[in-house]
Amino acid sequence: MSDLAAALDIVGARWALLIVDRLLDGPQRYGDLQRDLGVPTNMLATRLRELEAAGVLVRLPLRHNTRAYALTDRGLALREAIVALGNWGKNDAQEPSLES
Amino acid sequence: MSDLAAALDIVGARWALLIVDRLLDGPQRYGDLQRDLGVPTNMLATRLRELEAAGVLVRLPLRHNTRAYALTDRGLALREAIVALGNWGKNDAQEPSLES
DNA sequence: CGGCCATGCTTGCAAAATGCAAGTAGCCCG
DNA sequence: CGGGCTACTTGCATTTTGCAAGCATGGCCG
Repeated sequence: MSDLAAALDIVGARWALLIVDRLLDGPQRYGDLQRDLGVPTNMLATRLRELEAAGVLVRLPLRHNTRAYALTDRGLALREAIVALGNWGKNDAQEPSLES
Repeated sequence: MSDLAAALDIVGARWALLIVDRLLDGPQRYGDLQRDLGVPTNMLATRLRELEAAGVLVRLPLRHNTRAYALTDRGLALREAIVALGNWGKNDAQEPSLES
């Protein structure tokens, strides 16, 4: 299995990179992630569990029934890849011209 | 929609980045991609169609009933992001220790 | 010129992932 | 003790993915 395939095994699932991207701005709470990203709540819960298990992020307990999700060093190391992908997406991606 | 989301809309689907990665080594034929990546043939056909429509790659007719798939400039521009993700995946990704 | 093979797909259907909506659980505040 | 806030879980429909088998086209070999 290539390194790329190994990476995609962890952060290749839908929403995973978007969640990490959001956390690059600092720890966020569940509801914030949900509202900012528009991700379905069950998917968010599943991804957070997977990313925590993969050592990408950790849960920080806050007051009573709230907690924050924060990137680990390994999660922060994704910044370079996320920035590169974001820059790529910034350029208009258009289909070829329709001329004959 | 963020730039990252736009990028993932194009290359976020399963196998897409692996296909592009393989094509970074130069144009490849359908059967080569299929055997090298182990991707199901219907998925490969679907992804190649999508990536062609997105302007990431083009079809080059070869002898009789064979053709090659080659990256466009836009496809080649993914190299940086793919390398970054690959480097990230290279480091052992382990779950947290089981100690209490 | 006719059968046969290689190559590049398409198709039918099962399994898994994703999404929507509603419900559950713990805690604090009044 | 009731209501609201937060973080989820659950049930089920929809979409995506995967497997296996089949189809199409062009060249080659007899």
